[in-house]
Amino acid sequence: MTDTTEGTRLRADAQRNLERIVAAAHEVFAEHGPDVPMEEIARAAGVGVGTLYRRFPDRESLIRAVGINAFQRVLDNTRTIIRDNSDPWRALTAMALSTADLQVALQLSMLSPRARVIITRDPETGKIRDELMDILDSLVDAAQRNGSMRTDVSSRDVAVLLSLVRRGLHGLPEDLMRSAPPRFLTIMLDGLRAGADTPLPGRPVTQADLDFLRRSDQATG
Amino acid sequence: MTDTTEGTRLRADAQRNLERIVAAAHEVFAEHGPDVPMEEIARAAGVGVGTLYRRFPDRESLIRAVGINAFQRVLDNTRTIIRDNSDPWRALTAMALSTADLQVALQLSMLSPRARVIITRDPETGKIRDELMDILDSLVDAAQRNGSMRTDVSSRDVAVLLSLVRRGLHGLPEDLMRSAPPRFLTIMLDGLRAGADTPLPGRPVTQADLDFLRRSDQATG
DNA sequence: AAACATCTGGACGACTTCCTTCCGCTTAAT
DNA sequence: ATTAAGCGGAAGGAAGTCGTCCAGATGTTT
Repeated sequence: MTDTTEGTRLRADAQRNLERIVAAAHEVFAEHGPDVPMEEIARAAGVGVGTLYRRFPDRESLIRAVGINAFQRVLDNTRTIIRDNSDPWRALTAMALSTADLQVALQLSMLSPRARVIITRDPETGKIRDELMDILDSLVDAAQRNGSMRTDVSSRDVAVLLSLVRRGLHGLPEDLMRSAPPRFLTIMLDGLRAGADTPLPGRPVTQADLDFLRRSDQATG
Repeated sequence: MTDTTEGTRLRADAQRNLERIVAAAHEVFAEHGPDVPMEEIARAAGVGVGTLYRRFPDRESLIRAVGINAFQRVLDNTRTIIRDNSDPWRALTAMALSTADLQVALQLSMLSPRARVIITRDPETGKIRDELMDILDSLVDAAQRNGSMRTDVSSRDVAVLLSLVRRGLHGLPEDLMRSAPPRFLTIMLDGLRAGADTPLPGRPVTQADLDFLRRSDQATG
């Protein structure tokens, strides 16, 4: 999926482990965010920490690898969804309710300030993210123009709202933690539909807000 | 406000500091949750850690003190709101959009598994929480019966949703962090109103879900 | 105003958690 | 069979947090 852009070819078992690591990190990041101990990721991947560090010298490179992967998959998936749904609102809904990849992408690009800095700075990931944002823009715009979506929200509002609701609660019964996100997402989407729109306070979220990096974080570069 | 149920009377300065500490913890908990370093709380209160520990021998007792305070104030405030708004939906809205105390109450009782265990176990806080839940129940029930609220959600769904949306994002521009919660809350409330209700997947959240404590947490008692 | 008890701040040692390296052993590749 | 790459996980180290302790400050009482 992601062939690390290195010149040398990996030994078969090493390649296998590399993929396992990325897959494991993907899952663990989705649930607990990008700040989980490296050892936990290694355990989930069924390898030792040493192996993990051999492939990814630091957490940042792992986050980049997982991030680019997740974003690319979300992008592909979104394009498919759009191809299959001519109605922008339906497409938006389907996208919002789609699964793990989106969860990871949101975790990394919105929920964790730390990862956000890394993702935002990485040109390759940034490019994919921008494409995705453009698509989201046009979906929201189309939905608003055909009257299926309230017009007082920005596409960034939607992204933030998605992140908030998707994040979920921890320490609750297993079955709930699985069934809750689509349930609450659906309620939230109803709130975004055109209809009985209560005037919104505050201002829409902008791209500049999402690109905003606190000074303290910028120091780490 | 909260006179600590101790027999001995505190020295004037000590009493002042005690109140400062609770107030500071209240604020810090609201923004960063109940797991912030004790020293940060002390700093916010303008006292040394020693003073903090003198009043609250451990974090748990501080959480209880802040929790009971916040819950009581939310309860009082809610009763006032109900007195002033005969329409249940308006009351619900006003309550959801109310300020800092609710934020803390949600942080402690829903967002932090750790604090949830403490709050849930404490009989005194538990009692207030239950009263509050009863009120929420009747509000939701009334709103659903008079047709202003969708009928496929439980009052616990509402509580969870509130928590999720209120939590907000970190590391974004100051003004946004302040204006975002009411904005998103409003969208969410629109999603809860009766009208174009999309069928909800999953199951409603129950009180049992909220009382659920993971085994690992129960060990700490 | 003196004597006393209470309170205060914050330095400090204990502890925990997580990071990262390192190296003897294993395993794929040729 | 040989060799180089890869592996696991123990162990050293850095960072952060906890909670105690005590010399000095401050309020209280007589």
